[in-house]
Amino acid sequence: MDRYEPQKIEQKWQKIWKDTEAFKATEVKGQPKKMLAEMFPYPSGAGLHVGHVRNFTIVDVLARFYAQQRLNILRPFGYDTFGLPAENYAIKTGTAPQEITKVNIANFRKQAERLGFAIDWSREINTSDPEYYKWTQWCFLQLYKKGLAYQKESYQWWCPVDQTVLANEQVENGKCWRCGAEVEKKKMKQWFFKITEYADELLSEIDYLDWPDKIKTMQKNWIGRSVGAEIDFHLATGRSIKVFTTRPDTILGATFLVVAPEYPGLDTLVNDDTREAVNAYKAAALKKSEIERASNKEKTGVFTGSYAINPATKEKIPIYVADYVLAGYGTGAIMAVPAYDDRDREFAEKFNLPIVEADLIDRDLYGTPKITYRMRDWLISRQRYWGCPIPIAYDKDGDPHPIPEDQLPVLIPEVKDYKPDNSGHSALSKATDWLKVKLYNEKTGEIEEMTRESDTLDGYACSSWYLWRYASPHDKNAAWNQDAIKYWEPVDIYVGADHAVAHLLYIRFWCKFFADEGYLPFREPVKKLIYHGYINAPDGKKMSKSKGTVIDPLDVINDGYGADTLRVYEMFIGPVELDAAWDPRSVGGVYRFLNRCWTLVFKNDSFPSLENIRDNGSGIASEPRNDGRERSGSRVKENVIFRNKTIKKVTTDIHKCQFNTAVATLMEYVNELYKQGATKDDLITLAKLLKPFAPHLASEMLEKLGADDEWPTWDDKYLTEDTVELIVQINGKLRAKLTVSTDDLEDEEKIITLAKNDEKLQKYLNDSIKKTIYVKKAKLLNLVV
RNA sequence: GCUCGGAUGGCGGAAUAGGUAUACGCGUUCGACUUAAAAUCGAAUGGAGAAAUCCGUGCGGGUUCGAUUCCCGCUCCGAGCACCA
Repeated sequence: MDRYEPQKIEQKWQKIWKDTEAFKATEVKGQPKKMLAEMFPYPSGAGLHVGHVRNFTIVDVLARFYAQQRLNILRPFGYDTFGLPAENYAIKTGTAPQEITKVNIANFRKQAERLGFAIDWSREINTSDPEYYKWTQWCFLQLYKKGLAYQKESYQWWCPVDQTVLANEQVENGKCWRCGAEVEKKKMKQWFFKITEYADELLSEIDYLDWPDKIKTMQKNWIGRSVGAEIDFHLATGRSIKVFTTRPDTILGATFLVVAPEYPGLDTLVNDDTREAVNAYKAAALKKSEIERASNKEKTGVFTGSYAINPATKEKIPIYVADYVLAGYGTGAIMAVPAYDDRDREFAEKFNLPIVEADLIDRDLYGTPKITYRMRDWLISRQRYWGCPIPIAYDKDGDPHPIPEDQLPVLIPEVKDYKPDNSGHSALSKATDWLKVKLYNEKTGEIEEMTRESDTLDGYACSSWYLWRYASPHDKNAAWNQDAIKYWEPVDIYVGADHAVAHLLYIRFWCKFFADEGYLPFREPVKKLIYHGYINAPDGKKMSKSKGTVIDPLDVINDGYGADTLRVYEMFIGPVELDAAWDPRSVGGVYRFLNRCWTLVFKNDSFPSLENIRDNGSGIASEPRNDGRERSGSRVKENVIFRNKTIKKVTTDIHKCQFNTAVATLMEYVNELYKQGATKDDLITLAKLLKPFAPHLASEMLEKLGADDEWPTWDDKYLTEDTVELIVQINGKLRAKLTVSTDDLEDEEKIITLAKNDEKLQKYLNDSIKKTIYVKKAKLLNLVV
């Protein structure tokens, strides 16, 4: 080989790693471990994109770095395979989602292998595999048993054309994102997970997480804890309306009440005069999307016809219905205090309601203290075919019964048509034989035929426990094995670029629940979270298929750059947490750098053969360099200092996840070795430090050098140089750089004398020196004249 | 509107318990090698100026011997949340 040929080197090492199962993880009692994972991907038909590569490479750099430090590493991999794209593809082509998923996974695996990731492939998991979703259903049943999975009737977005529930984000300007039909709000019975049960703990433990502040703040805001009170307002009818307020002390100024259009008791508040107007308002409000409601700040509403008594003032105040009050928060009803609340004032001004600047009173006088959360319970029903079936069946009365654990998994039935029908249920409801199940009914004491739930689980449920499955992915008897989980978990480092609140909140919720149930020995699933930025097109905008700005990582590899260049480039592209724009020319720069690394070790016609290079551990005596020239003793020492500094900088940078500067440090090191010549120690050090980033090339270099890959250490005694550059400032401005010995640095008087006697500085020093500031650590002397 | 980030050469970005601004890479220019080109190697590269020197980290103030870094007040860009009572 007379030039750097990444393809050859990479194929060679990928085969070796595969044949030797180099990354297979086994528990070793007493050996410290690190478990690292990325947020597992949805295996789309398009294959890996550059964002995946950034994500997986971060994990890989850390996994290899810790492996080189001889920690026991678990770096698994999996696929989040349920979801709408596969289902849509099935509707369009008639191909079963199972089939397309299989093809996509095979493609993803092949591409991930081509990038040289240190993955334990024996632990591959896939959420749509019955062996996996059996345990997702088991998890559901545990939550159900404790009352944390429950059914509730509530308003949902409903598309009358597609006959399905839509998420809020799937409604654009009041219309279905897929077919453009106007959506309606429909009252439907749906399944929820009671995440609010853990709201307090989810909030209070955020502070202790080693996660980016950005994510922690977002989660705090999402949970949104409010301390306030619930207050009853009695009506003439004898009933009452309960309101939630964070300002019970302002009750003397409460001049009217407002309920949400979806307020359950709204019908009972109207009279013959107001019924028509209220119903019309309610219908109109239900049609509006939340986005529309929010963007239209103009207050709307109508009087219901009823009055309530303010318990503090004993005054009769009117009750309005208005869509600025949200049904899902608090009690869905508020006491309006226009003197203290901007929104209430706006409403009062528009409807000519009294605005009373009343005194404040004791908070606890008329209400019961109450804590409310912005976070709602997690709606988990989906009217979709391609999801995990909810393990529930209904008896004749419509009451739910759990499918017994020994009957799991509830398999996804095969159907002919994946399209939702007019029933308002997923395509599962068309599998008539599958729907029927004989179950014991504890109410009647008899076995009876029941009807299965045809909704499937939100995909986020499947990904709420997968990190624990990694510990024992093939366990047939449990979702996760206790010994394995105790050894490997919690996850030490988790890497992703999405799901700041949803997924990252759900895994915390399930962790706390399963810890309470005795299934997990920890209450937080992820110790350290790395949240990285996106990679954009060269124009800085999102890569777009239609604009043709998508960069395919496999193209980069096959263009001749190879996987190592791609990996190093994506680590060098910028700070890990920031978005970055792809720059094809910088890719070439990284390739040149790796080429120079290769040249230092393999290009023997420009450098003498390695056999002539004598290893010299201390580095203080003479060291022959690889261009055969002599090197003075002082140069040798400088070289050793540079080597030790490089080791220190790269090591600490990787610890801090500053991969871009770690790569820059390696580039500096190579530049220095080009100038000064390299010893065998230098080359071995370079290869070891390079290995997490460019594992193929580094392995090839280490093989040639006959060295192992154990991570090098530095010695502080080799970090100090004999002479240093002293910065001399006059009035804070740089005026001279003096070379002084490290010993002299200790003697402030001597330093000042040296500066005073310096020729260059004379012209600034004609006046007397008023003050001297000497900063030894910064090697800086400031003279104030 | 609220919360959290960010603004540094032609470009991506280094450097903040306050202490040489612009590491590293790209681009550009020059040189070596070559019949030539590519590749490779070497040198230069914030702006103004012949030079001494001056000016330079979004804008305006402040603290300090010294501010990209800290404080006060703005402008612009990005992300998240969005009538949460």
